[in-house]
Amino acid sequence: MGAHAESSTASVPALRHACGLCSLQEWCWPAELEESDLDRLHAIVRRSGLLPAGRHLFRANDRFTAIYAVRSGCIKTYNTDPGGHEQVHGFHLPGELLGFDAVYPERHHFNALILKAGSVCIVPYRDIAELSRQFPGLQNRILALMSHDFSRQQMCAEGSGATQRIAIFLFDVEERLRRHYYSDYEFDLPMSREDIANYLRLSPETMSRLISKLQQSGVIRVNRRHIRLLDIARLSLVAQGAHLDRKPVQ
Amino acid sequence: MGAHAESSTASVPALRHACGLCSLQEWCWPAELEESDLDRLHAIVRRSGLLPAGRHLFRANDRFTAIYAVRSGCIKTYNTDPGGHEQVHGFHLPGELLGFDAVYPERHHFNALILKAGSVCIVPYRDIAELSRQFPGLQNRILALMSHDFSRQQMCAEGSGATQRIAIFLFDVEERLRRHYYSDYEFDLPMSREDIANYLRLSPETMSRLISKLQQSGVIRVNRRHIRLLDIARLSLVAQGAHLDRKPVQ
DNA sequence: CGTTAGTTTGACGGCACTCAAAAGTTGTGG
DNA sequence: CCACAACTTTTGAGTGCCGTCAAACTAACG
Repeated sequence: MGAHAESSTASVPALRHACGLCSLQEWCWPAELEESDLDRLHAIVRRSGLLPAGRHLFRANDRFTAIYAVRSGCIKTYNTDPGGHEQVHGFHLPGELLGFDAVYPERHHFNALILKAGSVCIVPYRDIAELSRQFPGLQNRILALMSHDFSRQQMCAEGSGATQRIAIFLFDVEERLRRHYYSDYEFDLPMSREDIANYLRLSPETMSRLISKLQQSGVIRVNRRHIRLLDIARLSLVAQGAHLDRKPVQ
Repeated sequence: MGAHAESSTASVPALRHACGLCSLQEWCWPAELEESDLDRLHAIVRRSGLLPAGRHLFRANDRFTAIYAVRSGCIKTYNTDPGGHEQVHGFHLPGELLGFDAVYPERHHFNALILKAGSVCIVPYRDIAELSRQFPGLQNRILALMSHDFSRQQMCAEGSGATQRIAIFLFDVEERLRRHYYSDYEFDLPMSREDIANYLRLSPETMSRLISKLQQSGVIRVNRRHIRLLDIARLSLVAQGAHLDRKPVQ
């Protein structure tokens, strides 16, 4: 589990770029992976170039061929029901994976749209499946990652009230961004209000109203997409279902 | 359902009973599995005796050791938040698996309570993980099952209105029961109204009211837990978000 | 500077929750 | 078999949250 990437020989710089030096490495493929496993990983992982905002990484019903790891930027997954209404399924931030849901039936269930330009790692499924048979650590890791995704993605469902869901969402995004950008409870949302509202199953109007209310209560500070969590304790209470009182200081 | 031998210590023909003759076999471990894979599977799968209603199969935070396959009865998974409020996560019917969510971090996230007496197959995780390394078909199957579970479990979130969610739920349960009990759109719900309401994030009162309304509209017929779907077309519309008009025939 | 998309604010209405109580069902013991 | 208790389900009345409709306001971009 050491930081074997940082101090060893630089004689094969090209390979090291793939995963060894990757700032996300410890998150994507941490812990149990041996040095030898990582070398094999290098051979199958490919890096995309810069993907501009507005482009689709894949679309619903596309054939499933690879897992993607977000390196930078932000990707939203969504699909459109027969009635044409769009439903946002989730947001994928740097260090997070997407595509596992499509292992069965080998077709993607969602559209994946680049919200904020960035790049991804592409991990061909056949290769990683084959490789995982040879390296037990890797197999465990894949199962664990799937299981982890599985558990986390249903977060948006939690919370009975709109304000509570928003508070949970803010904490969630802060925590996920904190891993790669030092934040100190201050960060920029990579997605629009509309997308957040859709994800949380709220109308954009309600979303806007409640964000304003949170600010008026002195719990957060908002400027466009820039968020600052001011009163963690109180926001935490809200996230647990508490009601929001008036501003404590005037 | 299959009348299988209870003993797991019997000789070869008895072993075949474990999965080979199981009526659930094609659902649990279908398709790609070779005959030889199945033989190995026999060796590690264990069958529970009859589990009475009210008993827990496992509890939240229990160490994760095995996947369970429901053979008969019904199991609900739920957890209780700090405030003591119970949240139902899902219902597991014959032929369905549970436990995959706990692969990481090797602890169960939910309580699993037997709602209706029945039995399960117990598949030790270590063994199946080890075995899957030797049999690619089995590994694919496990990943596919996890992925499938992953996709289906978020059904309850779908649907914006209460009536819509109920309609979706009814279709879902009907479809899942149909696999093992010939139903013709008629079946018994294995869980209480309260559990359904909780699962769908409704109050029991709202649940009751809307079930009554569906019956008054002639879309379904209800007697306690016995449900009959009368007007599939109209219920299907409701499940897609349509509004419910008055009873068409008087 | 004009256009456009995104966000905010206001007014209003309906759906679903809460509180409350009746009706029905199940289980237990006399 | 009946009585009684405990629980589940149903029904009713009132309220509040959140969605819809509509309009003003604010960046962002050419």
